[in-house]
Order: sequence, then C-alpha cells, then structure tokens
Amino acid sequence: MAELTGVQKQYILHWGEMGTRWGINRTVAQIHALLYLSPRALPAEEIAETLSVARSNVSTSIRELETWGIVRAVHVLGDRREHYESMKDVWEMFRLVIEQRKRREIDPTREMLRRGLADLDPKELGADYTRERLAAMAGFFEAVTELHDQMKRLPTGTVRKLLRMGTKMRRKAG
Amino acid sequence: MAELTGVQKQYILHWGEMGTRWGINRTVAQIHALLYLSPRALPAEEIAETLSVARSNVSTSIRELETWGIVRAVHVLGDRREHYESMKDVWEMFRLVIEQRKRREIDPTREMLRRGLADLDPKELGADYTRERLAAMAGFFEAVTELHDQMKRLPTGTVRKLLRMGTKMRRKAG
DNA sequence: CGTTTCTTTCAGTACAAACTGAATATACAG
DNA sequence: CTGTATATTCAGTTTGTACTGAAAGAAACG
Repeated sequence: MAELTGVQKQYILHWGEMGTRWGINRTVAQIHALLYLSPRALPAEEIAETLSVARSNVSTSIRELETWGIVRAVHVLGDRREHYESMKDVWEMFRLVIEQRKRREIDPTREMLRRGLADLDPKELGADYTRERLAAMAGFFEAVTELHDQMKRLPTGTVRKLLRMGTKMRRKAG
Repeated sequence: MAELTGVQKQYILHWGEMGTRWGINRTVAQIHALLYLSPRALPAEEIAETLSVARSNVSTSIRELETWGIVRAVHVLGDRREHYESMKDVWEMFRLVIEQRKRREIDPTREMLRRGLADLDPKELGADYTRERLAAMAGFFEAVTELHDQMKRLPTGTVRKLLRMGTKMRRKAG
C-alpha cells in the first residue's frame, strides 16, 4: 500500500466524505478506508504518509477506530512498531458501529424522553399535548431499540430471510 | 409556545445535540423539535425569539426542513406571515429523512463502488485484493438498498410483525 | 403604485472541531 | 542504565460550518 491506485484513492476520498456527513471525522474514516483496502497491516507512519496527515492525527484517529473495535494493532516480526489492520467482515463492522452509536445516541435519547414524561407537571401550560408528543416519539425509539435487539440476536443470513418474508407480506397486503 | 417549559427546553436542546452527531445542523434540529412540540403552527419570528437565533437563520433552516418534507408552511386567517408546522407522525418523519439520506448518501456510495469495480485495471498492483474488498462492500450496500426498498413498501404495522417473526426465527435457530 | 410587512440572500464574523508539531511519555535494545 | 525508536498528549493554529445583520426582494395592503 505504498502508492495508491486511482480506484483506491477514490474509495478513500469518498469514504472520508461520507464519514463527515454521518458525524464521523474525515481522517478517521479515511484511515479506516485505507486499512480496509490494505492486504497487510500498516504502521502509523505509513498511514500518515499515504494520507498526508500528521503522525499525531493518525494516532488519535486509530485510537477511535480501536474503541469501536473495527481496527486493531498487530505485531510484525522484526518490527517494533505497531501495525494496524481493519476488520474485513463488512456486516460485522457496521453491526459494531451501529451497536455503539445506539448506545451513545439512541439510548440517551430514550432516557431523556422517559425522564421528560416523568417530569411533566400536569399543571404546566400545554402539558397534555407535550405528553402526547413525547409519548409518540418515545414509542418510536422503543421500537427502534426492539428492532436493534432482534437484529443483534438473529443468526447470520436471517436478515435476508426476513427480507424475503417482507416481500411476501407486501404481496398479500396488496 | 410563547415560553418554554423545562421539559420542552430539555427536548429541544437534546434534539439539537443529536442532530449535530448525525450531520444535521443544530438549529435545524432545534427548530424541528420546537415545531414538533408545538400544538399550533409558528411564525418564523416567534421561532427566532424562542430559540434566540437570528431571523435569517430560521429562514434558512426552515427551508431545509421543508425540502425534507417534514415541515410545511400554513396560513392563518388574519395574519400575513407564514406559519410553520411539523409533521406529527414520527414513523413517517423518519421514513422521509431516511429515504432522502439514502438517496443522497447511500446511492452515490453504491455508484462509486460499482464504478470502482468497473474501472479496476487487473494489471495494477493488488487489483485482486482491491476487487475483493470493493465487492464485499458493494454487496453490503446492495443489501441495505434491498432492505430499504422492502421497508418502504411494507404496509403500516408490518415492521412490528416482522419483529415478532424475527423472535420466532431466533428461538428456532438457537 | 407607493407603502408596509414579511422573507430571502449574502458578505462578513464567530465558533467549534480538526489538525499540526513540539514536547512528553513509553518501550525496547544494547 | 543509556540511548534510540515509537507512541501519545497538548497548546496553539487552521479550517470549515454555522450564524448574524444589513440589504435586497416579494408579497400583500390601501
């Protein structure tokens, strides 16, 4: 992965761009893209050179990817440096990211809604309407959580089975 | 909605914060939260005052919410100003947002992957490995698209049925 | 039409997040 | 231990996005 080919460059740039749109640091996303495409683990310095970013930036970004569990350090014989490699199983990678974003973002939102409903003083202005809206939103988040839990537990390949079932149910329903 | 209650404030602030984490402008998210909680349509000026942001900022943000189709302008008798109201159906709101983010982000990524696979020169360094990685990622995005199409067409309430099915399949499988 | 009310646009500014490079810490070899 | 290679931290800087206020543009009114 000393030099990038055109296709690789495209992929890395696009991935970085996508990252920013989903609240993920551009460099973090680019490093992940680079490692994902690399057939071997890469040392931080090589990553920095390839992407033209500071060595320290790579260090921070790698650490974030590690906390997500989609990149890990491996050791190479006769080299003191850490080498980093990306998980290659795409489904598993997204599952990990989704699981953690749920924990960091969905769960606190659910909690906020629950607390809001509890804290609502029936005497305050428009309490009934506010309760109604909060409850509707809370219901949605409960369902999303349920969906996530299901997915998490489904054996591999079952998602596709469910997709087919969805088709059948849709046909029946008209 | 002249003055905000504590619970309403909490909701609006939290929603704004969530927005930023998902690549959605804080003010846009806050305005949406405010309108979602409001039992009546609000004129831009009132929104600006309530959230302490510039009138022009509200204008821009409202326009974005309108392009997503989750906020619309309505007219109030005896008032020349536009009043804005949010859609109240939570599922439908998220469906709209997801559909459009898919169009703006997932579809172009799918396209990039397809083009990458087509452009890959078999003679360039590591072409086989790159192809393998791109293909794996492309497969994932195809599946996501399929999933999205299914969901889009499912009659209301079917998602919940699928959830229950998932439970059964999981029990059988393990 | 001219006036008033409301909305949008836009150039400039403010702010938050990302990034750098130097300093510091850690790990290893001799 | 000492010296060297590598990794991390952090203060300061850069960059990009969000935001403001003034000005221009529309729309309704008399």
